[in-house]
Amino acid sequence: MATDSPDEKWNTAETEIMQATYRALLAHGYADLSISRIADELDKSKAALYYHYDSKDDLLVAFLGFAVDRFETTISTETGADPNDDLEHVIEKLLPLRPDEEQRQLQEVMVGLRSQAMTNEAFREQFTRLDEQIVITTEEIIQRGIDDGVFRDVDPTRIAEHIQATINGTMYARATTNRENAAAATRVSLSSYIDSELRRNA
Amino acid sequence: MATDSPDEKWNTAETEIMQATYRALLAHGYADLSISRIADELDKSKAALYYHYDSKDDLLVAFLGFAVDRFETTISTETGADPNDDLEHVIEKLLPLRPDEEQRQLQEVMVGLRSQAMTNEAFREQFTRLDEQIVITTEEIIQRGIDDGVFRDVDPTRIAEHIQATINGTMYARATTNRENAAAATRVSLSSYIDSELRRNA
DNA sequence: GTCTATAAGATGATAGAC
DNA sequence: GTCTATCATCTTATAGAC
Repeated sequence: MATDSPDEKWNTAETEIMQATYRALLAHGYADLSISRIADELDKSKAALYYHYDSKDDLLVAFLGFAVDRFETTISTETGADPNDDLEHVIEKLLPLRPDEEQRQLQEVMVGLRSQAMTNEAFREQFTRLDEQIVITTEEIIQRGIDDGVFRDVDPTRIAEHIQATINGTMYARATTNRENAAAATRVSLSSYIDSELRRNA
Repeated sequence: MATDSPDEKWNTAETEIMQATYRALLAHGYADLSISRIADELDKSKAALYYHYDSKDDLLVAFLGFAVDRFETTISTETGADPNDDLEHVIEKLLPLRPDEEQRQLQEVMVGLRSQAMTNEAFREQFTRLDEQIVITTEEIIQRGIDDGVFRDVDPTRIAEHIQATINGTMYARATTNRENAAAATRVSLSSYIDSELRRNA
């Protein structure tokens, strides 16, 4: 995957392909994603896609990188002063209380891609890395809270993993069931879990 | 879908088709599941499948019912005397600490099917129902524990939803990442969550 | 109930012109 | 870089024999 400028991960043509893939994915879902459909969204021929990527799999792996980048950008947060706020911020980014259309779509695409991680090792590694990064971010915030005396002296890893599993489960339920109310309730419940586990005045 | 006997949901022929579908799913994954592959596993022709089911979708919806049945049977538990044990039992059934091959396979198939719930409404309704049933089961155990004075006077729905989200998230992570250790840790952490939230001597 | 044969179309991928 | 045309293969599904 050649780049036009060393600073940019994606050149113009490839970015357009990634965006067309994103649209095709939203319109048809992962199961019905084909080179033809991506080409249609791109308004170019299929052969044009094969000029940029060797195979469908090649394109898809590139797209996964693109999507994970987007997702990570979405959750990256300036480390504020208050660990309480930072934790709430990360959770809100990953699992918005009331997701707007764009957030809903991105999450839907991520869940669709993720289902491929079951059988595709390249996908699996990306999601392993993504989950690990989220846990580490959460861990660091908790550790800082402990150091600052804001949080109780708990095991940051244990709490971070628990938070992450709950977030993933809720995101998953949102994408695959009609239990939106339950999802919102779990989101609130997660805050109260943090309250009772971490805050000193619990 | 006609039945041989009114008590049985599946007759012999259909059960064999469901089992062949299950094997095909394990061997190739949902993305590569075709009528041909199911027929191969069944050791019959494709036309034989179309005698029993009108379309691929028809067969798949039937299979989902079959798989959900299996899964529900797996988690159904005789209501024992101790709510603590019952809760632990349900969690262990849904999220075994160290899953054997059969449990791992069933969970993998469920996650594969579930990814279809994103775009298929019939699938979505089944998983909505399944999740709801699990929450209700958990709720009832918690309520009984409260009534018996074994658990603190918490909101059973809130705790049940939280447990379910955490279980789903961990199951999901197990199927789509290489973070098996994290999954095992979360499973343990879930028990300690229950401890601190529910048990009176917490 | 199950078979073979086949239809009708979509899919991933390539060749060769421009 | 992008196009049209094409290929081999696979897909779901059906017709008709047994």
